[in-house]
Amino acid sequence: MFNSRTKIKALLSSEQTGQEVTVMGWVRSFRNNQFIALNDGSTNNNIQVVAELGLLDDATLKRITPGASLKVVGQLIESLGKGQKVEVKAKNIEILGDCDPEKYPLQLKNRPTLEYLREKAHLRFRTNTFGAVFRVRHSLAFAVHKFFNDKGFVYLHTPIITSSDAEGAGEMFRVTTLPFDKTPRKEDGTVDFAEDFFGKSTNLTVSGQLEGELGAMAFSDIYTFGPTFRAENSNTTRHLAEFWMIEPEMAFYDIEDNMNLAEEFIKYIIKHAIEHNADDIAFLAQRLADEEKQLPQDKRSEFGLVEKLEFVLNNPFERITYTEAVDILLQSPAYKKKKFEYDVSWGIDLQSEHERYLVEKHFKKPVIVTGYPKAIKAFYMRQNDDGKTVAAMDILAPGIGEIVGGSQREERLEKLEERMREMHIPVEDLDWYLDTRRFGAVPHAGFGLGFERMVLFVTGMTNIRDVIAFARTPNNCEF
RNA sequence: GGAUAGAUAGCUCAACGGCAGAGCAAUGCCCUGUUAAGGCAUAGGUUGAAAGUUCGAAUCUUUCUUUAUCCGCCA
Repeated sequence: MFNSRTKIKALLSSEQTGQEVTVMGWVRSFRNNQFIALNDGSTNNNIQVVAELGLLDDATLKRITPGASLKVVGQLIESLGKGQKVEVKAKNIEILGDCDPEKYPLQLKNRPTLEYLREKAHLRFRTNTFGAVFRVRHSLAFAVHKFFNDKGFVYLHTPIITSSDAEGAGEMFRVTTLPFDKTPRKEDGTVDFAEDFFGKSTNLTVSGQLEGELGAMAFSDIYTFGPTFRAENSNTTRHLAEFWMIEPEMAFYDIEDNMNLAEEFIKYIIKHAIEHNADDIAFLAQRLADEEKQLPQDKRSEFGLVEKLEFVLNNPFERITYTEAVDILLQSPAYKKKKFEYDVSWGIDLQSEHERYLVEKHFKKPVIVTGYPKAIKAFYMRQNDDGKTVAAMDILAPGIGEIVGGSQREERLEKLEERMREMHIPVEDLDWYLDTRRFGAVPHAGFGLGFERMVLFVTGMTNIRDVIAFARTPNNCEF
């Protein structure tokens, strides 16, 4: 009968005292041989359990150590001490699981670094910071489904294993059951994938978009929310080899509708997290402020985390074209003083330093850039009438960079095929995709949002490896 | 993949060519309404690895391993 317990979050907000309660959790600290700070992950706040002198024998007292798990039965009373409103006056304390203090790697008074905790990722959920991060992550994920569900979108599960390597979204992880030491070969010496599990070469998905478009051509509006894999050797604070991406795809949408939806969506999930995880976000804001005190004045953020999120909610995103962005950069003091490492001219792919200038220095808010040169964008993006640009949109966020990449899709069969040939995309391999342009094609659009980048933005964390439970990055696949 | 900066006690750091130290954690004892509880004491090290320079190396050089940050690729 473990479910007769009350969660600590509920106990702490209890209007009533005097009743007997059962509480279970892990010891955060044990002060004065009497006061146990107990946490069960329902909130960052601990309940104080009071074990009056004489209640427990010496052998049991020694086993109440940080990390140990307890079952406590006692009376919820108004606290006799100052630091908390209520506390549990214990009648009985049962140790469910011991925790050897000599071996337990989390001694929280030691202020372990985020890098250290990354190596102890299996235990770091028990810290205040990661407790808050992962409750906020949950809240954002829940809000994603609520947002789309409320709008009548169908949640489509696109495949994880794919046979198309034509999407061009990045390096792929191969999926195979062929033996490495004696791979079957064809007469010309190349690997014979006809012998492989699926009878052809297969990989982990880099995007569910193409399959998503098929769904949109029937349900009107779909979204995917699942894991995505990129085998790029990227070593940055904003790339993972395995990450979660949200990809809505909407029929009867143009690029303008697409932008409106993306902006509404981002604001909705942030608002949801603020409303449901105020404590956690306040804790993360304080953590960020404390961390920034170590930095020199000019490197500190202008706003606190909460102010930053409120600002994003209360102001429209800036919308500019790629051409305007290039003009702003060319006119900028940074450009004139030759502060940019990479040169600026119409046609370049905007570098991180350029995006950061636009977002963090010039506009100081999220920016949606549209109308990129077609040469630097994917084959499926709709060509504009100018013959030079496509109906692409990227949303750039302060501190994160590109958080959304999307476009209106090219629904005109001839234009699409022509572009595919120009970019050496094998048209025959994507025949199933082209069918959507043959049988009742409609204008449609969609975008991809990197979920972990969103979590970074809302939590104020700075390394993407700290907002996913078990990060997969080059040379690292622990747990 | 490229560049830069790191690796010293369980954790966070100091020592910058001359005996390797502090705070916290741990262990033992004391105190008992504490709030990262407090007090006294104890223990804890092949300074990431290997080679070299030197009378002497944590400190200087080389190679390797590994971590972080930035850039590229992108979400």
